[in-house]
Amino acid sequence: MSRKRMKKVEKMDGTAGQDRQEAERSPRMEARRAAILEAAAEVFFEMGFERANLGAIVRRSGGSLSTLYQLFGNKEGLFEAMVTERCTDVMKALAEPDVPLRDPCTTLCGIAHAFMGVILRPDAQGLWRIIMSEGIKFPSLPEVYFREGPDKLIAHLSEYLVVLHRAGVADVPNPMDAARSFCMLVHSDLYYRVVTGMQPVPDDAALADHIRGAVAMFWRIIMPAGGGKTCHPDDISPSRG
Amino acid sequence: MSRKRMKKVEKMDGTAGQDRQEAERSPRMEARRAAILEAAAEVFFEMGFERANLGAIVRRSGGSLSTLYQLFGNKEGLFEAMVTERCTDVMKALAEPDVPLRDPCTTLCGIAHAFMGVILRPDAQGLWRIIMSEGIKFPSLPEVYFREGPDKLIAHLSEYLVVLHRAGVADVPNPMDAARSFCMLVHSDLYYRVVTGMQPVPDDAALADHIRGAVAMFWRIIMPAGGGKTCHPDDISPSRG
DNA sequence: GTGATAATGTAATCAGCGTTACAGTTTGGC
DNA sequence: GCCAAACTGTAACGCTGATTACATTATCAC
Repeated sequence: MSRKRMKKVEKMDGTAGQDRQEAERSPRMEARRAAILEAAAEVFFEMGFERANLGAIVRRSGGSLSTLYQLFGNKEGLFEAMVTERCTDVMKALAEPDVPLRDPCTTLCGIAHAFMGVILRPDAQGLWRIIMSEGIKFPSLPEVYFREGPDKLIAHLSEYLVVLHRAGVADVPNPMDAARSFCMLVHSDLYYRVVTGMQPVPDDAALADHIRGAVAMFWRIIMPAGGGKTCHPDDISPSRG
Repeated sequence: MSRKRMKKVEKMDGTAGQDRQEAERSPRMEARRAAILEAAAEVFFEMGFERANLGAIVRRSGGSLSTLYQLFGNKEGLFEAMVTERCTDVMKALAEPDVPLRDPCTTLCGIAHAFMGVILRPDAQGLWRIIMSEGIKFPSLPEVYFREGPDKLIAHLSEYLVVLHRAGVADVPNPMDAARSFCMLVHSDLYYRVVTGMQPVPDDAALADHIRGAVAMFWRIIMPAGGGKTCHPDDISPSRG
């Protein structure tokens, strides 16, 4: 092990694992790069870092192994580049969920649907597995994942909760903690069971039901003391909680 | 790939990956088995399934590679045996948390402390990473993990919530969902950040603070309509929620 | 066109590691 | 003590896969 590592460190110098950022890249190379990243995502998400092999990635992307090494340095570099790119890409929909402002529970349901819609996507599930298992070996990955994903959603959601609080329709002394809890209640352990393959991705009806239950609980957390006149009863399943 | 797999399947027959269960095992072998499982846990938890190598495990356990193969068949068999054993072992403390029955919030804080105490242990974190990443390839593992861990805690906790509900001190129409939500609020995304190495394990004070906040939120979910006279205000940090 | 440069395809290198074979050693019943 | 069976240690075997070397081909400014 030591010999190979040494060699690699010498070679990569300070830019180990970094995608080369030299000025302009030719458009042809840019296309290669995108294709390789796409193929890498498929393979890494399906197999995990160790089981994935570069041959399979090259076969799918159609390019050549040499190009891959020129662009990404080595397997780890490709891996980090792919995960980083996917994190910002997949989570884009989380930062600015396109949800109509209606009564609070309807809006919260909308946000929850957007949230679940993103994290249940196959590539988001793949990201999750990789972040959980490889986070220790690649510390930059969870960093990016949380910054681009959960943290952005939490910031956005907590802004909304502040609005509710100021308007007096909800009681949210600590909006960040409340937003965090919202996410936990919504993805619930359902997400773990889906990601591990114990359960299939729920269909729309089941998902809607689950979300109604989660939002109902969350509403009880932030509901003002007098009870929530602003929350339409129809949006809250009475059989949950 | 096909050749090797074929060979393995032929060899292992119907008992692939199964620990041999023939009648009595000699006490010497039993000791070997325990030592190998212990070493395997260390190595697998540190490296993950693929990166782990059997040589390192044998070196730590002190036995011989032959014995390992006799006992566990192959790497996968050892892995599955180790994870299965650890799941039932680590989670034992979850099934019957030894928590004094006091006012609800104090009791819930006690349960939460027991919960976090278990899942923050280094081997429990290792289990989590492995279940998340290898669950798809080894479907029996998440099965065991959830059955022995979360499900037992949820069952136990929901019994307690039923008691509260019947006594009229809490409003819990669906105790299973409520128990599930309790776990989510308690481990929170804090757990993700610890498991991925983004944050260190919180010290006692920070943990207690976190748990107070989580229990306070949970209490608002199950609090009866009139408000909770049964919950000591001292147990609930007012700055959270 | 033409030559310098960039990009590709292929094959070789090289180490790591799961697995197996086998020869030696210990154990426990008689 | 002795012998079958269980156990151990070591050294191969074979394969996979990351990495590199190199010869070939495309690109583009002039």
